[in-house]
Amino acid sequence: MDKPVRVRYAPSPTGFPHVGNIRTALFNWLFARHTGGKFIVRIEDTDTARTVPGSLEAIIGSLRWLGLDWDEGPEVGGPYGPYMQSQRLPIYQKLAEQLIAAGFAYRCFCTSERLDNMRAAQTAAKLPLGYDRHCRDLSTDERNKLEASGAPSIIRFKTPLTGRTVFQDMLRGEVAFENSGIDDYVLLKTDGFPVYHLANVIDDHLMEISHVLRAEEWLSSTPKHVMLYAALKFEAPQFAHMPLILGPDRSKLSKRHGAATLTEYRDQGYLQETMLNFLALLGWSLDDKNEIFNRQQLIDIFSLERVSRTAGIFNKDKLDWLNGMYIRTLPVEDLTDRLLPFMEKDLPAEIKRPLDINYVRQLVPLIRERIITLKDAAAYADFFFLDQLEYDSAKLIGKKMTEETTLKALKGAENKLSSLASFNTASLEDTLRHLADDLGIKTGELFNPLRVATTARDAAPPLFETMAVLGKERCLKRIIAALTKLAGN
RNA sequence: GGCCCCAUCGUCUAGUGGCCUAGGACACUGGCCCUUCACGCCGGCGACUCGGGUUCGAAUCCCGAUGGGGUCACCA
Repeated sequence: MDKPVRVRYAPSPTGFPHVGNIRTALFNWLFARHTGGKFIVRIEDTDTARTVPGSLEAIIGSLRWLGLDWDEGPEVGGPYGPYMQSQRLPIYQKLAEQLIAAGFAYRCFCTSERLDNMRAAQTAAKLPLGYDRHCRDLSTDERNKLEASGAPSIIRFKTPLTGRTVFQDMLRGEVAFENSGIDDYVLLKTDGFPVYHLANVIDDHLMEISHVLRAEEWLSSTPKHVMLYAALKFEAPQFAHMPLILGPDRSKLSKRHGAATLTEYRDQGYLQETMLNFLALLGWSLDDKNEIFNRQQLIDIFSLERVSRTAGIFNKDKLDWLNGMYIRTLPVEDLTDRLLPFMEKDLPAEIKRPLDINYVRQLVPLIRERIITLKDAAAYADFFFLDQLEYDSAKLIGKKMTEETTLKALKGAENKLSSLASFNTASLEDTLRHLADDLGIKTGELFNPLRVATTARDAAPPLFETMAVLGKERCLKRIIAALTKLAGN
């Protein structure tokens, strides 16, 4: 009874895809993989004026980064191609003509100037906006004359003036629109390119798409599509309109909400696993206790029935938390490999490249629970690499300490450590705890100045581990530098 | 403004008539752990938009209001 599942992601290369866009791609992909159906990518490049260079690459790159593989589409081909609408123009043109012949569409010769004036008048009179159907009832004579004159024309759909158009939405149930509220919308432009509605309906049919899963912003144009399917004698697919993703101001997420594109998140150091998991949770949930899912789990458990109907705000705090979660669970080797390119790029220029991967691997366990993105690492771990640490000498002197006692503490540490044979976490802890005892100060009063001396900061990874990674030579050099700084006061 | 969709903590959500004095997560916050920061652990704050029905019983069903969003291009 049911046709095989074939779903599509049909972006247009008019901008870099933002998270909402990719979320819809993800839901399509999950639905296909869950049901054993096909996932098709089709590029809707019918708006030549708005095409943004590089956006097609960004779309493809985003899908690949997330691991959303497609069965048919650009780069992989398929039996229903071409998958670029700009390469399918004759198909749309032929069917548009066919619609005219069958009485479902008509040629319109109105100039954009006339349309602008018409809209201005409608706005001024507070009338509903829409085409006044000037060319709908042209006499055969008038029409022939205009056609003969070679005046540019477009093709419009002849929307029924009465009646209602009803369809089922898988998430929302029955949705109905009065035809009287629907415009004689454009099917084919002057330049011979189709408008979305025409190309989309034709291709979904020719590519045998079974389910149209798209964002809610399309809900109100669905009756146009339903009428088109009927006029073309095509069977309509099933529709399901996904909830919108809103920016913090509650409006539809867009460029003006800041870093909204997927590539930006990648460049900011969010993990692919994080984004996949997070995007899945944007408008879908399993239950009240599970929310960490890997790719295979998502495929196994995804279902359209559990997609929400309510638009939701993109929760950046939660994204950060999730990314931290994934970073903490990544094996050290894996995390190191992912961190390396970010550190190579972001660490201060004076640090020698390439970085020593073994050294980085040692420090990764020390920073992994302190960073929330891969990009954080460079700023957090720079002291592991720097030759000269920059900090205010006053920072060395702790709350209850004086310059004198601090000097004594650092001097004592230098003494003990220079004669320390094995320089590891355990020996350092043992030595330094005893030193604090001997000096008659609290451990913290010794450790804090040491931390500043060796890391230049007062919030750093655990001291002994850090010093062990830095190594004896570097630590002593830094303690001496701190001593010099204090003496110079 | 017309049309359409939606409505549970600040945010994301669980909940499909009794399991709900409404559960979880993020954020916020108190504490513990502790050499700092972070992680982790324990606790707290915090919501069914309102008004009518239906029902023995409503967050759950119906109606209305209100609120929010989307859409009204030779853009998708």
